[in-house]
Amino acid sequence: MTRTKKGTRGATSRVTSYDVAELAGVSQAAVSRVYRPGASASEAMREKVLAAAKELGYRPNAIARGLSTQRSNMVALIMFRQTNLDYPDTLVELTSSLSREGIRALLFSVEQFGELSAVVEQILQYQVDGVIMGGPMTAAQRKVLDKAGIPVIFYGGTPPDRPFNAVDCDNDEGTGWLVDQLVDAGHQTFGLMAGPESGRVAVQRAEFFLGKLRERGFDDVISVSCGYDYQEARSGFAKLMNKMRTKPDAVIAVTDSLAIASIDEARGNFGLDVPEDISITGFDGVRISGFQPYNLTTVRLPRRRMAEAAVTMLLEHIENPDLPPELRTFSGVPVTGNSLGPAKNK
Amino acid sequence: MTRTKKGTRGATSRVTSYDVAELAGVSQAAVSRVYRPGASASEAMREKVLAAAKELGYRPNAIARGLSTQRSNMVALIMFRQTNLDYPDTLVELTSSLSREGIRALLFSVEQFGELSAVVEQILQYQVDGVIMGGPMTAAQRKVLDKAGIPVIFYGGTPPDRPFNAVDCDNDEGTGWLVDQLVDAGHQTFGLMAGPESGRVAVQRAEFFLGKLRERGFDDVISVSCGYDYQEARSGFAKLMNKMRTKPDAVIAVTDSLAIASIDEARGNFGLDVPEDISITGFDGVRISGFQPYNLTTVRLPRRRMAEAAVTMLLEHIENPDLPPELRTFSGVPVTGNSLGPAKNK
DNA sequence: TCTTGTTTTGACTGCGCATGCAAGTCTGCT
DNA sequence: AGCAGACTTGCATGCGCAGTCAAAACAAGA
Repeated sequence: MTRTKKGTRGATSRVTSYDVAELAGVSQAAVSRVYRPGASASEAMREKVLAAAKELGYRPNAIARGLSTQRSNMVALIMFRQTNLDYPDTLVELTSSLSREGIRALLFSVEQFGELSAVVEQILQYQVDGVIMGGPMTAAQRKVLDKAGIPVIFYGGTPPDRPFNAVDCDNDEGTGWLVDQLVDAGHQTFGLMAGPESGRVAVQRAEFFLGKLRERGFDDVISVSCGYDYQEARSGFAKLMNKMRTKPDAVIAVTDSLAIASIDEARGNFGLDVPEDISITGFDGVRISGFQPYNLTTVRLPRRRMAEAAVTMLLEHIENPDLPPELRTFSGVPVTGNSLGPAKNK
Repeated sequence: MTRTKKGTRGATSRVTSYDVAELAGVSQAAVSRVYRPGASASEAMREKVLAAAKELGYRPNAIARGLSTQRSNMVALIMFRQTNLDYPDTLVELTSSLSREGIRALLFSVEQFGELSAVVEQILQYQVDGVIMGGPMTAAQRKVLDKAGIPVIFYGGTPPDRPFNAVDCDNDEGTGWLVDQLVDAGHQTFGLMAGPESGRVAVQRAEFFLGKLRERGFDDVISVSCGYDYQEARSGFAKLMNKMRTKPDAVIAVTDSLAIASIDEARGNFGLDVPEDISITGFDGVRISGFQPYNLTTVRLPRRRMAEAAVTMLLEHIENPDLPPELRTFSGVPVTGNSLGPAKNK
C-alpha cells in the first residue's frame, strides 16, 4: 500500500512484480518465474502475467535481481586512455560481444596508471561478474580482484606475472611475417620505433622484432623509444634518424600509430618518399592505416574474434571459477600495403 | 549465521555491513552511516568501523545500495557504431566527466537504429539514473524513458521533436566561420559533401552551409550525400566531381571524416593538389585532422567542455526532475590548417 | 475410481544497505 | 545540580526479486 507515494522521483515508474501479480491475480513468485527462463510456469499463467505486465509497463528490476542472485550481469571494461588509435574499434567489438550474451558493460576509462587502484575498488563495489582489462595491472591489484572471486581477462597484452587469462594476437608470428617481408625485399639496415618502454605490448613486439632480425643476420638494429602520441612519435622518428650513421632502408614500428607518425615525419621533415626512399611497417591494422597517404604494410588484429574469445572465456570463468587460467592467441592478418617497397639500389 | 556458506562463488568475498558491525561491536546501521557522507557518526565510531572494515576487506555493495536508495549512480551512454572518427574521444571525455562525479557509465553500443528500442528496455531494467544519448531517438522511445522518469541528454546533435535537453556545438557559428574563410579566400564555385541524409548533424550543418553561401551570393552549390565510411565518402567525392560541370574551387565537407576521404580521393584519383588546386574544409577537429597529409582547416568541437556540460546538466535533471529542458551550445574552435588555400587564378 | 507421479503455484525468507523513529548520550547554560 | 537542545546510536523495516519448500492441481496408470 505504500506504493505510488514516491512522487518526487520517477513519475509513473516503480512498477514492481507485486503490482503485476496483483493485477494478474497471481503471486509475486509467479511473476518472477515468468521472467526467469527455465522456471516452470504454465502457459495460462504466462499469458496472464505478461498481459498484466504490459498493461502496467512492468520491467524487471535488474538491480534487485542482481542483489538476489549474486549476479549483476555486468562486466567491467577497463581501458587506458592512451593515445591508441585502436581503442574505439576494440571497445565496440567488446561491448557488442557482451551485449550478444546479455551482459552489460560498465566502462572505466583510466587516464593514468595511478588511478587504477581506485577503479578496482569501484569495480568491487559494483559487484561486476568479471573484468576485461585492456592494459597493465599490478600483481597487488590482481590479487584484490582474485580474492573477491572476480575473474579477469587480459585483452591484447599479457601481464608480467603468471598465471593469467588472456586473449592476444600472436605477436611472434606477426613480427615474423613482417621481418620476412622486409628482408626478402632486400633491405639491409633497419631502425626500430620501439614505442614506450613501459608498454607491455610495445616491449614484447620490439623484442620479437629484434630476435627475428638477428635470426636473419641483422644484429645491430638501432631502436628508439617514445610514446604513442603523434607528436612524440614524430620526434622519436627524427631521433632515430639522427641516431643512425647510415640512413636505414626500413623502419619497423611496433604499432600503426607509430608507423603513421614516422611516415609523416619522414616525408615532412626528411624529404623522404615512402616506400621509394624508405620502407616503413606497422602493426595493428587500425582503420586509418588503410587510408591513402599511408596504406601500411602491417598486421591486422582480428578484433572481432579476439573480442568474442575474450567474452566467451570470461563467461566460462564466471560460470566455473575453478577453471585453470588460459591464454588464447590469434593469428594476425597480414596486410600488404605499399609502405614497404623493394630495397633501393645503392 | 548463514554467512560464508556460498563457497561456490566469490571465495573470501561476501563481507557485509553486518560482519563489519559485529567485529566493530556496533550496529549495522552505524556501519552504513559511516559510509554515507553527511550522516551523523562520531569520530570514535568512524574509526572503529573503518578499522573493522579494513580488517575484513569490506566494501559497500553498490547494487544493494542502489536498491535501497533508488539511485544506481549509473548512467547509460548510448553511442552509435557509425564510422565516426570522433567516437573514441567523445566517449573518453564523457566517462571521465562522469567518473569525476562518482557516476559509472553503462555503455551501450548500437549498431543499427532498429536495435535502439531493445537498448532502451535494457536501460530501464538497469535502473540507470539518466541517459546520455549520442545519436537520434524516436519520439516513442523518448516517451518511454520520460514516463520512467529518466532524464535524457542529447549529446552533439539535437532530436527532431522538442522539447529536449541537449549539449551541442554551435554549428551555425562554425559553418559561418568556414564559409567566411572560403569566400574571403576568393573561392567561387563550391561543392558540398553533405554526409548521410539521415544524419541529423550532417543535415543541419549542410543546411547552414548552404544558407551561409547563399547569403554571400552563392546560390547554386552542388551537393552530394553519402555515408561517413571512408570508401563511401571517396565515392561520394568522385560523384560530386562528376556531377559538377565546372570543377569546384572548394569542397566543403560536413565532417572531418568526409573531408579526409575527399582529400585522398582528390589527390589519388583526380590528380588534384590540396590546397593548390582545390580547397577542402572539414568540421569536428578529430585527432587525425591534424596529421600532416591532411592538416585540415576545420572547426574543432570543444569536447571536454561539452562532456562536462552534458554531465552537469544530467545531474541537475536527476536531482530535480522538474527542471525545464535546456539546450546548451558551445562555440567550436576555429582551426586554420592548410587544406584551405587562396583561390586559383583562373 | 483410486493411487502414484509430475507439474504448477503460493507463502516466506534472504540478498545488503539506507533511513525514519525513538531511545540514549553528551553538550553547555542557568 | 538540573535541564533544554543537539548529536549519536540502535531497532525495525523496506527496496524488488529469486529460490526453497510444501501445498495444490493435474495427468496418467491400474
